[in-house]
Amino acid sequence: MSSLTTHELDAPPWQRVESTLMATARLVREAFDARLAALDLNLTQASLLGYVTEFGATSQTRLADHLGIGRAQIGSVVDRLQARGLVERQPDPNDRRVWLVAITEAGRELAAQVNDVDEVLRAELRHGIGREERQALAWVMTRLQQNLRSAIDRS
Amino acid sequence: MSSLTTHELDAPPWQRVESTLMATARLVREAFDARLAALDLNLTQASLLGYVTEFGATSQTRLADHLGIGRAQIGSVVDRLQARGLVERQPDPNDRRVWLVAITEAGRELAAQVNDVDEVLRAELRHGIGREERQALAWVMTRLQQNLRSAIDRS
DNA sequence: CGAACATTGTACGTCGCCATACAATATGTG
DNA sequence: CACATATTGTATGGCGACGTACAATGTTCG
Repeated sequence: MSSLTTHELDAPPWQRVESTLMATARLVREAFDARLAALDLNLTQASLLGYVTEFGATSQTRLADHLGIGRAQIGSVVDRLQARGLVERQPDPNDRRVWLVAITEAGRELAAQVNDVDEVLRAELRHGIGREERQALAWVMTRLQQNLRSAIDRS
Repeated sequence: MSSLTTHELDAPPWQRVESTLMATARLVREAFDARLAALDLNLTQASLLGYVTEFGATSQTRLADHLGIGRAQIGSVVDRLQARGLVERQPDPNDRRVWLVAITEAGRELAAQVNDVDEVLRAELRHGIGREERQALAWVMTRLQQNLRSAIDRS
């Protein structure tokens, strides 16, 4: 598949770094999803699993913020993971509105497999890209994010 | 909006450059969409408009490849732009299966406005990021795309 | 305390995209 | 030419995410 997007003389004036970035993001999701398919997880589910494994029981709103998706969507993600017995909802003793999403034993085992998959994939993705280059990439993107947020606020 | 994603001590092991990239991509779309909302266009529509303005009448399959979305989706995008009189479908004299999507006069005018919006936004996004940094970013992302494609094919 | 206000999780409708299946048409091969 | 195969655009169903509205609960402040 994918004969696309690294082309001849295209790149209209406004299809430049930004659209390269968009295309790359699409591929990131695609690559992770492809590898995680063996575990019957998508990137969002795997992220959630990883998060609660590492940081412990977490409210859905916090999860939403950290994973960068809406509170509504987190609910259904948790629903599915819960249905598979990978996480469980515990009442928060301090706030009866919130569910604390916690990892289960089965979830912990799967999360370990996710970690393996992730490490392998990350290693592949680093191929031919030096450490400083990766750091530079991260730095520029962070800066770009700041600019994007300003631009959005200014709209 | 957006109190999110530039955090304290999070970043689980597998939420690193990749997820920064994903978050940035989301913001790119959000920023462009916010600016283009004044023209009642989203990023995809604007991209299509810009493409046919610059490269002339184009088959839908080519458009799909260049914009990085599926052929099915391109159809509905064209439908809407056509309904607004911004593009038109011309039969291809050489192949009766294909529609050549061409810009209209109204479309050309709107595309010019898109260009203005785009230039302004791009200038804002460049703020604090040097030319070499942008080029480095583009290079690393291109390399990353190659690795991603290999990883996907290998899955 | 009680009344306003804020926050949490959920329900619901919408949007953009994908994957699949399909009819119409082209292209290649015997 | 006839037949298999490929390609184009479309219809359809599904998925993941969003935004809005809401009931339940918490918090603040008179």
